Amino acid sequence: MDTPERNQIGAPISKFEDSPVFNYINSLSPIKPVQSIHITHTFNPLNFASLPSVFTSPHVNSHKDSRFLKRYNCLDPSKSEFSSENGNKVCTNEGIDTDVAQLYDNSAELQENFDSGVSIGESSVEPSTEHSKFAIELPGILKYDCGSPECDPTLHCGNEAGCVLKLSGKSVSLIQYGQEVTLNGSPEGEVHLSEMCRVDQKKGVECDWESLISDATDILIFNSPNESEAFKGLIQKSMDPMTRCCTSVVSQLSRNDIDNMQTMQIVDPVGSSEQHEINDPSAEHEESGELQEIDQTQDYPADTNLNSMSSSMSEKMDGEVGTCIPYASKSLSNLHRGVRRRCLDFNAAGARRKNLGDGSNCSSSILSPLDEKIASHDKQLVPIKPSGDSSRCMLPGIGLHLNALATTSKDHKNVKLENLSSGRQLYLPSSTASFPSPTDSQEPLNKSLTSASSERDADLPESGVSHVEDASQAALYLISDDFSQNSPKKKRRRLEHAGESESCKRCNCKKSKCLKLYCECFAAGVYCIEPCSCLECFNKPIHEDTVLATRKQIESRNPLAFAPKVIRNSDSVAEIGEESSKTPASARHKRGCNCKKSNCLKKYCECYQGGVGCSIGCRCEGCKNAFGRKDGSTPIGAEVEQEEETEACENSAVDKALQKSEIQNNEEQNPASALPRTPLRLSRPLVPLPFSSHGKLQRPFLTVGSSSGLFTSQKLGKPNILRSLPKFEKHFQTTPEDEMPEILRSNCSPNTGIKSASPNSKRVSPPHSNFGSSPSRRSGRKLILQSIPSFPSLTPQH
DNA sequence: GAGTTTGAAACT
DNA sequence: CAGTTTCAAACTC
Repeated sequence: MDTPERNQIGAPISKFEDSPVFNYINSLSPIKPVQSIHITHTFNPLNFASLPSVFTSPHVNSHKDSRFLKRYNCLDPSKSEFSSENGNKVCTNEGIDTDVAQLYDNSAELQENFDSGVSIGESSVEPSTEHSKFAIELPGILKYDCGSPECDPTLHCGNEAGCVLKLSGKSVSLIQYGQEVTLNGSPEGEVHLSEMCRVDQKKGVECDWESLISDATDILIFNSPNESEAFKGLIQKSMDPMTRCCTSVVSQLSRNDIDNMQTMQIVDPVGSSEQHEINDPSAEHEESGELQEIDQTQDYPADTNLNSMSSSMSEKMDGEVGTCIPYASKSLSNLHRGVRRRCLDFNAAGARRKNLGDGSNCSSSILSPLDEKIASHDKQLVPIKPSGDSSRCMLPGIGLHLNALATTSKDHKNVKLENLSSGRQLYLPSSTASFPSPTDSQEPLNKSLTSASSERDADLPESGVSHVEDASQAALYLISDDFSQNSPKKKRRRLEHAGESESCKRCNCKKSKCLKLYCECFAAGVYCIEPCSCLECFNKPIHEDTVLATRKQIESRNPLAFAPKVIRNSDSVAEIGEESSKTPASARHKRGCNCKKSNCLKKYCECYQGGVGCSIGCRCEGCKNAFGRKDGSTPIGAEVEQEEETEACENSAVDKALQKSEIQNNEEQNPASALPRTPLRLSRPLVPLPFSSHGKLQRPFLTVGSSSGLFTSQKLGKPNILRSLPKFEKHFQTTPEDEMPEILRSNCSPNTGIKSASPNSKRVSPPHSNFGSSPSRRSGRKLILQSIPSFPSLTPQH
């Protein structure tokens, strides 16, 4: 993992130590700073190097490896120890290597020390990959100074690439996996980035720790404006100087709408990009005034799929926790700062809020042994559908599961909104998103900010926001449901939806051992947890090796196997103008359905289940998909009709599904994997699982094969493809965290070329002109997505 | 909760 | 690539 290169990258620490801030911190923290050691940085040169490799080689493996390394580094015990021991760690960090998470931790520690009133658990401190994943790009394109120590600590915003933060000559960039970012509302993140850059410039000063930290903190902390606000409140409460600094910074950011930024991408000169996942501290429970928990990011092994990414996306909900655990949990476990959540349970969340403490929900997520310890402490609800979610954890679902993540991401987002409105703050996986998404994060888990291109940035922000909103809304629905609805059925439905979202999948496998795609958990890239009724389950952290091996095997067969199933079209620019009218649904199923008897009106239909209309790619018979028929006859109206028809609950479910689908789509978009669509999203969901998604959501997609394939295609043909296939591009961009990363990485290899389709020959649903999304709802998103396509630049994603 | 239906995933 | 089998979710009762 560690390569000499890494060290090279690392900037000298001495400056940091000398800085007044550093000294101050030292004085504050009981823990004495340990000298900077070569820290396995979140950003390893190696990783960067890997990226190029990715481009070069079509193999996902390479990509995976690189990714794995990155995460591994993040998780690297040495690091973790370091951080734990020394709050100042951040200061000492080698330039690029510095983890935002560490910074965050430091700040958190400080807060804890000074402000007893505010309890900030490590969990809270832990970076949530989904929400705030930052990738550092050191592309030559970028202005980025290679971090000479002397370099001014200013952020440089590359047009295409993103912004690079320089600290003491070191550039610390937080960049989400492109996928993840996209899933989670990357758009916002991008915007924030730009703003952040501005802020830094204003400061224009030598990079100070404070500024750096504050910036990092902000970035980490805030996925959404809401979050930022919550965070502010927390900070304000604390008397700690550090906090103050952060607060000031935050205020600035907020003014600039920077709060939304979730991720920053840094492009490394080499062209390789790495991603850091950071758990955002949740500002939840403003009421209590406590920072409850920070969702942990999901790290997927290189192998992890977008879905897993999205699923991995962690989100915060009122301090409650439904957790989704990505397969990468082991590596993450090392970090253990945050608790991973296998899934988000909205119900659980609601229960917790209610203080009911239902265990039924995903609350008991499977955690890696290490994580489990923490898990008890905080459980997050990770709505992963989605993958979509996702939000992702993505919600951006992101993913995660990428598929699931993608959907979840939306939900998560929604939750946030509700919380905010209610005064509570929920952290949803930007999933992606989920995304999880999840982002999921989600969803979500989760949109990929990967694209460094300015276009993307511009677009993404919007899209990201929209996602966030959607997710938040969904979450709100969920929550409200919890409160308002008591009937078991409704709960069940809610749970189901949430589960669909990715993060909280529950399976009932009897023969597959949860090692086949039959298993929703496995397919979503999450471990099975208590709520699962599976028998002889091997989809557990204990069997991680087996799980990973199986995943690889499946991916080898079908690179897109773990990619989000639903990809959103609406985004594509072209779509808006052209296709929107044509295609009923905003998103489309990756492969299309093959329904014979259900008329695509039941959840047997994956398209319907994903809340998307059928497309040309579908082989269904007698399609009556309410979200859009294969022939395109029932576009927008269909959705509305369904919603109206369905019961309130169902309606909410449908909306959720739609949102999820949207999220997923976003996540997926990034994933490029599905070219057609292609999570998480990772991602779906990093980026949420996991963009992600993303990925469920779908996070950041780790699936090497799939993602790579899709991805590659994009890369190769990015410009062309984008134009020709706007939808796909969008998907890629927005892909859940999980998906995006993997895809990007894997795909990055130019060689891969455009793989269009799924290896399996399954249709990866290429974007059909028909796909046009329903205009009414998604227009905004579409716009955002459109921008995404442009950004397919090599950098972030690949 | 048990049984049926359905279509994706897996297999040949 | 097509056909068949396996599987588990979705659905029904």
